[in-house]
Amino acid sequence: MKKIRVRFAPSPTGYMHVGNFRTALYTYLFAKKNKGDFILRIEDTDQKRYVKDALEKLIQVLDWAGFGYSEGVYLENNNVIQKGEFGPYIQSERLDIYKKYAHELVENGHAYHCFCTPERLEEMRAEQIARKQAPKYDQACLKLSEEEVMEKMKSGTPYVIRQKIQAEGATEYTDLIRGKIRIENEVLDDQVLLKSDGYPTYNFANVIDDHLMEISHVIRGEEYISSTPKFIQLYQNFGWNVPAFAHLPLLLNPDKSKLSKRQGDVAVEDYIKKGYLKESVANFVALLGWNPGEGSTQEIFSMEELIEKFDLAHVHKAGAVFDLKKLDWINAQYIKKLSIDELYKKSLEFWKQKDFFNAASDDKKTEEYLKKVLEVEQDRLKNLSEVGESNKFFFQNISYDKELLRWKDMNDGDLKSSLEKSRKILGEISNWTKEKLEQKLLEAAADKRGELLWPLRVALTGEQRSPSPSDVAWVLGKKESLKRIEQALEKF
RNA sequence: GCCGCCAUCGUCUAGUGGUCCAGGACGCUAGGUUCUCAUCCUAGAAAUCACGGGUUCGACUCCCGUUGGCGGUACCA
Repeated sequence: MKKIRVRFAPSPTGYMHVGNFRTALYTYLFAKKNKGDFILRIEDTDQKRYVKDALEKLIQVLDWAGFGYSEGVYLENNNVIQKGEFGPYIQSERLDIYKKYAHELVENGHAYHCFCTPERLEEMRAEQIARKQAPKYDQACLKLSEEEVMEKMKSGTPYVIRQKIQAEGATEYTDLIRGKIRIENEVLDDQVLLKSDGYPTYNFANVIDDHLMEISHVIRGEEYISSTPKFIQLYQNFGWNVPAFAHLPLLLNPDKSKLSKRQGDVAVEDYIKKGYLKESVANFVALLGWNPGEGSTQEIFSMEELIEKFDLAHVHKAGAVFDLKKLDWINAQYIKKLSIDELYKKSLEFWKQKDFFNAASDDKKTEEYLKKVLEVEQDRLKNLSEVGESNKFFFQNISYDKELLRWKDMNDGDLKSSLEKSRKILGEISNWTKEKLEQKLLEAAADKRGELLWPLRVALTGEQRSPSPSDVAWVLGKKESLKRIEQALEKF
């Protein structure tokens, strides 16, 4: 059996769209599952869309996600390098190859030179639309004699090379996800293969490279379903084997339109910045359009499990709405599973972006202190960028209205003695652990927890919502806790 | 306009002719745990399986049509 080789072939547009990211994930999973090769190829054939550093950013996201590929374009010490026997893997470095094959096609009568100006083409299409016809190249240049072509070439008239589509019959293929797809050849346009600037179009470069790189399965977005017959004719014109195709469903906005920037973040980079873990993003995105089937109700999948269970046959056909609520939930699940050590390491960069953190005294920035804060916050975090956000009292002085201390209808005298009682209990604890603090406080509160714990919690945090007072006291330490109780008592 | 793809709770989905008056998850609501918030646990609401015809003893599942959504229709990918 032929070796399975798949590729992720993005064009560097400046950021990694989550839809593209999912294509990369599925392609990666398919390769791993089938012990095949996974290749990263760069499709930068549109010079008008050139974006600086886009290539680097793309690779960085792939590296972040851990989609290890075995061949293609890499980033090493900030330099773009290429590895593998089928290179180059950047299409703009393969121009001679495309030219050669395009001319071969012309020789064989499967393609022809076209000298039509963009203006003429536009006019032609406008007319066709006005006549309610499908816009399609009218093959004007196909009628040119060999001499006329030579003459125009000699005079330097800009030209493109167009594919001469098989006019009769229909082209059929079996999509791995959708089954049989059939399109009548008469609706197919004589598409441009080689542009006048010498660059190939996606439609051409893709076929040439997939063949030359021995790609066995073409996995890509749904938007290519209708142009695939043109690809297939190209393979046939060359006498090449046609690879298998799998067209993935689209990712959608909540209003079911194609996922776009307008309606929220579409760049994977945005989610990285917000503190979503790579495991969460991969898990979430994997489930958008795929599930293991067979009645499985599993929601959380490690990368290993995804590789083991992934199957193109279980990819859903319809587009999936990108719903962030579930991403939050999945991310919270992964954060809960992190060790404090891992959580600390991953959260560090987010702490450093926060003003309240940077303004805090040095003793509040130690690893030991931050780990305590994280231990208290771990079950509450939906993403890493929220770190410390709802518990700023760990880092700064607090101020609050005296009335906030009042539990239900307690009077000032009772409030004062409640705080004094807390002061006494905490003051007597020498083994300052979370467990000890909780035990002593609950013991003292007996069945009147609110009367003791509410005023204490407010005294320590200045907030009406916070973690429990024993946890807060544990983080703050004995000295600071007693100091804050003292400050509360001063209000009386 | 033409061509193609798709269509199950708000959302992601299970379901491949009978076990489905449709199961799970997120979200939502209520209750429990609880000093508050979050977590956690329990329960609940939520889908005339887009609609209409067939085929069949029987259809969410197969076929046809309609409607709707989306994609393509570029010297963009």
